[in-house]
Amino acid sequence: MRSGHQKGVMHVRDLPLPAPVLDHYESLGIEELYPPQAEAVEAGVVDGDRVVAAIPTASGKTLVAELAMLTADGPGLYICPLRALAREKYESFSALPGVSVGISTGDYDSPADELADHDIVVATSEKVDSAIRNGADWVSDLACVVVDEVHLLGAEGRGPTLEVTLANLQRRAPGVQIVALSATVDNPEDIADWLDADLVESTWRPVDLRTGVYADGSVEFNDGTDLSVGVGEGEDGEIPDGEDDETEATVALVDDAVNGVGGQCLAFVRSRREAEALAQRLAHERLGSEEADAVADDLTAVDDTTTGQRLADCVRDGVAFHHAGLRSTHRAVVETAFRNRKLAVICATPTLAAGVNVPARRVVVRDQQRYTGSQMEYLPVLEVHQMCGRAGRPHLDPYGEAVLVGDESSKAELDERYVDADPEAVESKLRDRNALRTHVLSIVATGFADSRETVLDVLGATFYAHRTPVAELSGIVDTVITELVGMEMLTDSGSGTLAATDLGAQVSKQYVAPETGARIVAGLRRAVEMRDESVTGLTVLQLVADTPDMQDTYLGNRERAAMYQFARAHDAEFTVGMNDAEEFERWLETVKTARILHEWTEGESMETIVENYRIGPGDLESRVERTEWLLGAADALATLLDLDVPEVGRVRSRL
DNA sequence: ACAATATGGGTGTAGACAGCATGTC
DNA sequence: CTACACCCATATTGT
Repeated sequence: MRSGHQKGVMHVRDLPLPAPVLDHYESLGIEELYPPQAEAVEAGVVDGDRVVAAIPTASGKTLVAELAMLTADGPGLYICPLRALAREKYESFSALPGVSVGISTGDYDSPADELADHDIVVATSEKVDSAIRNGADWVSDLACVVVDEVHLLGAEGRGPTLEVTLANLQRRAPGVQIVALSATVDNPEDIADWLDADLVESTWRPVDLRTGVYADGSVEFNDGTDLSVGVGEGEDGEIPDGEDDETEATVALVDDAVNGVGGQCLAFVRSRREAEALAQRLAHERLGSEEADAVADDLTAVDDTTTGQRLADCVRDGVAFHHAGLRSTHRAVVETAFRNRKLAVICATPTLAAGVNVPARRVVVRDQQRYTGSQMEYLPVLEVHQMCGRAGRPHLDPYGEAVLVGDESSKAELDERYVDADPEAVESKLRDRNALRTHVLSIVATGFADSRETVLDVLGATFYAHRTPVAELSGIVDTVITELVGMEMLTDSGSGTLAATDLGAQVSKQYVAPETGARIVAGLRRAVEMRDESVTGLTVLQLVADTPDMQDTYLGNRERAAMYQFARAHDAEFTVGMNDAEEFERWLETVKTARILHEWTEGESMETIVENYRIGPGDLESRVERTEWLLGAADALATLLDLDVPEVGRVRSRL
């Protein structure tokens, strides 16, 4: 786009920044702006202008964000999609001299009354949405909003939240400077148009990246270079018959990267189990060190789970695995150790592709397809590109290498689909009924609208509306309004005036889905009827487990019979019994979730639960976290409707 | 006779945001 | 409509 008119090199010291900040950058060795950064400055990032920058990760996005917020005439907000990313940015912004930084995420929060006093606030998009719903006034004082990973606008579920939040933010703080940072996508101009911003588009990276497909012992990179890899030239010198080709190719590629050029390597596979299996296979290559031993000790200090133990064992040999079944502390230890070069390899599921910064010399994408219930599907191009984009460590590598593992028959397809292909376009997912139900409720509850017309008017400021006439939403909006009225969350005066009921307002503030709110209310009412002894901890846990805001827990065939027995034995305790369950299988899963949580509140150890129910420590952790949240919402709704179910508070305190 | 290996059926499969009020090192 | 790695039980083959 603008790369044609670079006017030589731009220097940091020429930017309108406070002297201490300039000194700070200088001490970090940041003197000249990278080309995409210079383009962002030319586009007006430091002049309060709106800019959308579609540039690769690690091409200096953080500095662009800092420049925007530091030069803005008032407080800045930095929005990102993950709590771990929020922490990372909070720490790097905090290093800026004379800048006070706050953070607001679900798990970690600066005190709310201080939030207004910070120069920069870092938050997740849901937290910002929540702040708007709860009428936080610091929102309207913002002079600058930086949105990281704005391409997530296209994500199902969370994308609609982001676009509605950005639409509402502009309503609350008219004329704010918006700087949106996107991965390279097919239609960044649509995002820029929507936000009324200038577009900066670049593929420039501080470290070059070459990408290629491995087939039959060699890789052909897209820069014309080749790499041949001796498969099976490991310690034992030969490939045992029947060994999986792709895994052995991956091992050879990893070995070559680590031993050949002294680099670190990331390997992406499709499932948790395969991530662990590959890590164990690679551990035989003995890539460990004394530093790795220390990391392993940190890991075992966290808990006594077998997962932690297996992880530590691999780590002693310099290899880690990484997936969502790991506890967040385990994940963080692995990420930090890798960044500090104490680990040679991480074998990961796609979690790592979109997470915190973990650059490697080489990235090997062993699996490009994923299980989706009954069939295999190719991963989105954007996701594979994000994995590949982790290749190339600034100041360490002359270039990064990304290798997709294929074979003779798949090579052409992989080249065409990923190496030579552009990523998908970002498309709004706001049309989704569940998303709309949540947001229509919050739009009315916040007072942004009081009729179907004004609801549509508010939605007119979304990304969806920029590409599709909002009128096309009116049918779904009508349906959703009817549903919300039926749930007693909205009232329709008849003359077209909509208002949120106390219940609707509370549901919106608690940030649960309307359906979750409705189910909780129905469950609480039932519990009050049940009165006495049959209401137990299990009752309220199953109640919150059986809402769309709790994730499913897989119920294996082997444990189904035992779970059925358990459910039958405790049937009288459930607000929805087994005979009233709409979908029995799903209901039985909620019983499993509740049973696990119940054991947890009864003081059972994580190790035992994780073994008995075949779930990862991270899965337990995240369910406990959600339960705290949902029980909090249940408590608030019980108070509002005067439904006295003491077990809610009792279980809550035991968590 | 008994162990190593082959065959077959069954199973399970990525990820992760949000409220709120105390208590604690 | 489409996979596939792993686990386990049982069948088959080898010495």
